[in-house]
Amino acid sequence: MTIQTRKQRDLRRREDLFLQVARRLLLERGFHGLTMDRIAEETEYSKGTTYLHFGCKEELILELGKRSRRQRLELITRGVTFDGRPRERMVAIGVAVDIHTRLFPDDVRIWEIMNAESIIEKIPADRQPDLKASDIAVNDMLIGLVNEAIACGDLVLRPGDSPQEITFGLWAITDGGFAAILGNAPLEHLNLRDPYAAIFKNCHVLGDGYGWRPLSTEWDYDATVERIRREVFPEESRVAFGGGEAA
Amino acid sequence: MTIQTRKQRDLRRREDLFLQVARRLLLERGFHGLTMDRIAEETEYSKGTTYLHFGCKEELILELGKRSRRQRLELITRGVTFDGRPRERMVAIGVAVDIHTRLFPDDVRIWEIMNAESIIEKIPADRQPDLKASDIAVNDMLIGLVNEAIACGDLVLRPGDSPQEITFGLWAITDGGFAAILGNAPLEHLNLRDPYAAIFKNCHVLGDGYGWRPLSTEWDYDATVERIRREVFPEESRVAFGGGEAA
DNA sequence: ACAACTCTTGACGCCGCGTCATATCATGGG
DNA sequence: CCCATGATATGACGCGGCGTCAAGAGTTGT
Repeated sequence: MTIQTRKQRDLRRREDLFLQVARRLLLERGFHGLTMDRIAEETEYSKGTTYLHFGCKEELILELGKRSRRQRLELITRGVTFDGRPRERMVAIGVAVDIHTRLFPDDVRIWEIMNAESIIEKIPADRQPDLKASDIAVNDMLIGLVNEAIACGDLVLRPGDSPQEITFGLWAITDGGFAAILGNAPLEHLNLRDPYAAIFKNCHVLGDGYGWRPLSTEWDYDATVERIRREVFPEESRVAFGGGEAA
Repeated sequence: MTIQTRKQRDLRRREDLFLQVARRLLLERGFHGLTMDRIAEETEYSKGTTYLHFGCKEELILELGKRSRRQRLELITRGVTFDGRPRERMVAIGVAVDIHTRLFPDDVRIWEIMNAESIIEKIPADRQPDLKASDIAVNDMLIGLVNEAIACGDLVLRPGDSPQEITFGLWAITDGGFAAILGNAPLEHLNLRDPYAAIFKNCHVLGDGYGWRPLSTEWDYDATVERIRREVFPEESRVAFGGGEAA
C-alpha cells in the first residue's frame, strides 16, 4: 500500500516536472519550439519516458491547458460564494477572472495555443469532454445566477429574453474581449486605455440593458469590487495588485 | 507587354489553382491533412513549383485567410453604405457579417485555423500588418459610425463613456459569439435556439444600454434588416436565405 | 545469488517541410 | 533549321521532429 503510493507519488512528481518544463518551453519558444526531445533533454529523462505520460505532444499541451482551466475554475467557484445580490456575485466571477488573468497571464496564452484546431485535431475524441468540463461548470454557475436574479425579482425578463441569452452575451463579451486583448484584434489601433476595464464596463452596460437590478447607475459596484477583493480574494489581490512596499 | 501580361495571368491562374486545392484539402482533412506534397500531387505540378508561390505552408494558409477576410470586408463596406440612421447602418454591418457567415461558413473555419498561434508564429513579421489591414478597416468604420451617431445627436455619451468602448463591446460580442458558435464554448450545453440571433440581440441590448437612439424598443429593427437585405444585398440574401422555389 | 519482472532508454522508421542541382522548355540569333 | 542562352520546373535529398520498441538497467522475491 505505502509502496504503491510512493510509486504513484514519484510518477506524479515526474509528470509535474515534465509539465513544468513543457510550460516553460512553450512560453519561451512557442509551439514549434516545444519538442519532445527537448523536454527529455531538459528533464534528463529519455523521450520514451515522456511517452509513458503523454500519448502525444498535443495531449501534453492539452493537459497544461486543462490544469490552467481547473485553476481558474477554483477561483471562480470561490468568487461565486460572495455574500451579496446575484448581480454582485456575477461581478465576483468577473473579479475572479480578472485576478486569474493578472496572476497567470501566461495561462491564457497557453489556452489560446491549445484552442488551435491543429491541437485538438489530433486528440482521440474521448478526451475532449473532459476538457470542456470546467467551461460547462462556469456556464452552469452563470445561468444559475441569472435564474436566482429572476427568482428574487432583481431581474424581470422582457418578452423574448431568456437566461441563456444573457449568459451568452456576458460570455461572449468576456471571451471576445480577452481574445482581442491577446492579439486577434487590432487593439493598439483602437486605442483603449484599459481593455480589462472596458470588458467590465461593457458587461455592466449589457446587464443594465437587460434591466438587471441593481443597475450600475443605482449601485456602487466599485465598492462591491473592493469588498469582493477584500473578503474573497485577500491573498490573491495582494499579489495581483501589490500591497504597498511591505515584504 | 502583352507577353508579360499573359505570363502574369498564367501565374495567377496557377496560384488560384493551388489555393483552391489547398482550401479543399484544409477543409476536408484539416491542418495536418494539408501537405505541400499533396497539393503538388493533386494539381499535377511539382512541389518546387508550389514553393515559387508560397514561402512555406503557413504562408499559403495565411493567403487563404487574407482572401476570405477581403471578401468579408467587401460585404461590410457595401453594408455601411446603407441609407439610414447610424445605428441602422451599424445593423447593416451585422447583416453583412451574418450573410458572409451563412454564404461562406468554411471561411470562418479557415480563419480560425489561421489564427492559431502555430501559424502566425512562422511567418516573417513583415507580412502580418497586411493581415490585420481589413480588421483595422472594419474597426475604423465602426468608430466612424459611433462618431456620426454622436454628431447627429442619436448618441449622447454619459461621462466616462467613449466611442472606443462601445466599438470594443460590439466587436467583442460579435467575435466572442462567433468563436463560441465555432466550438470554443460549450454551446450545446447552454441550449440556445439560434446563436446568430442571440449575437444580434445582445448587440442591440448593448446599444440600448449605451442609450444609442433609436432604441430597439422604439424602432422596428427587424424591418430595417429586411430593408438592408432587400436594398443592399438582394442577390446574396436570395442565395443565403433561399428565394422560394424559383430557379 | 539468481530468476522473474518492471521500468527506462535511445536508436530507428517514418513523414513532412523546404532546398537546390539538374532537367526541361522558350526565345532569339546565325 | 539548329544551337546558345536564359528562364522555368522538377523531384531527390537533407533535416528535424514524432512516436515505437527491442534491448538494457534496475528491482523484487526467493
